[in-house]
Amino acid sequence: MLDITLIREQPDFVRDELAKKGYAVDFSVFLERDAKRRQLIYETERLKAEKNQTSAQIPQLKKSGQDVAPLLARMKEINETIKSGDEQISHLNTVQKAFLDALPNLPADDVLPGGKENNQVVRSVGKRPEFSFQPQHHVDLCERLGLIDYKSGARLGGSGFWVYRKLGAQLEWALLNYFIEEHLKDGYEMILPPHILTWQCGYTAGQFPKFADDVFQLRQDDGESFSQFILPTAETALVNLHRDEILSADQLPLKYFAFTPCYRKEAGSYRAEERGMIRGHQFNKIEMFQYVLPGQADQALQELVDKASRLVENLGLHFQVSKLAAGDCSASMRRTYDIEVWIPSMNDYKEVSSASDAGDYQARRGNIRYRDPASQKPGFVHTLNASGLATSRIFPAIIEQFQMADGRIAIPDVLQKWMGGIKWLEA
RNA sequence: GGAGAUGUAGCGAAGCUGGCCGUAACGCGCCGCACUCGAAAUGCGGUUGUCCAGAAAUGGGCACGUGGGUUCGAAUCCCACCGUCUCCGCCA
Repeated sequence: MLDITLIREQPDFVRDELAKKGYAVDFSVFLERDAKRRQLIYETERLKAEKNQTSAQIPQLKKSGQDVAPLLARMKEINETIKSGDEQISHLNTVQKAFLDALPNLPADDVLPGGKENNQVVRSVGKRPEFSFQPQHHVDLCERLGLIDYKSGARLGGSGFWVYRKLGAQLEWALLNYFIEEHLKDGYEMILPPHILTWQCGYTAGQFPKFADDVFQLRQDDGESFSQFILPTAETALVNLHRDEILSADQLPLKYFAFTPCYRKEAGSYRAEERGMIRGHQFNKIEMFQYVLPGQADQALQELVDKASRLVENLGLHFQVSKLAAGDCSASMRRTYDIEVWIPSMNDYKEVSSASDAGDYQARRGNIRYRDPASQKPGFVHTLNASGLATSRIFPAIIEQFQMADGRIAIPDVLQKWMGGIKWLEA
């Protein structure tokens, strides 16, 4: 949600900023409607004030035995005008809100306009592994070593699911343990949220109403509407933890992390090169989240990027960090860094973490505020989130980057303590 | 799933035979001041959010879980929904 005052006062600025995201908008109708709406509010509220005054007079006149009939007649008249005014205002509010809800966040000053093609690699860690043999695809390696059972996954959940087995399941759990341990060390509070969330949660996060079709919805008995859905990321839960609250400034920043599977429809997005666990309907992820004062956002984003990077780096994987152009940031976000790990079989880098600053966009939607110590007035907090990390790309990266000529796979040092001390995945 | 209770400020709680009740009794907490060498105790004062108009001072509207209804007038009466609690049933 953008600040309506900003649109009123600098519509051309907002239009130009949104254009950087590839979002074309014309505010002329909106502004006209806004002026009309405020005029109606002004007129209707004046009548309401008269109504309140008159209403207070009636019992007094009655007490002194005077005739209240003329006042009652006037009240009837006022009430009709108020009712009609309120109806018009309510309609305009609905229209205006729908318009505002659809507007994406403005990009930060330092974010380049345009789409993917303008993403910038800002950091590269490690080197692409060079193999003295023909490297195998993670699907083949995982099946040979019995780590992942794709056939059973399809039997159980349909296309786009898999089953972790034996050392595969243990490796997955080791990754999660490793991430959790690191976040606890850094003082983040661990959260295990519900996986089913209410519609309002999706709204606050900025996913609804526009992207409601991307999630698995739980239909009501009428088969039409839905009021709950299965979360596509723990961010959706964490951003709602303090919805409708006024936090005290000295509580901030609040730092959380949550583990949940992420459930996504991914309708129509299958591509041949994404076979394996690159893009499934369910994957495990640990999500970091911060609520901060507006002035703390830059530092917080840097912290999240650094934390996510360190996790990948300490696994020994080759990866890069990209700063996304405005159009590649998701709707709610003003600035995003992606951490992308090298997947040899794809000859490409795939996102394992997306670290984003939402500014006050989500806080406005969720009415999440803090009390400013100086002015004592409430203001909107800023929210930031970053994966830390999603396993479904890290897992294949480990399998592929650390494969040996003899088919064995080296287990990263940091994971070994959760793998019973073994150093190799082998048949 | 069945029965009952309940939802009022940061917390507890009164009001619920409709107008004198919404900044909202009373208590706790918090802030300021006084007393004090300092503190405790005590005393006095303050302490919701949002929207509209206005340069501002200020004036006004709205909000008693949410949404409707009755009424000149609703925290109060009626209806629906949501949350919480207790008991019963079922169940990992």
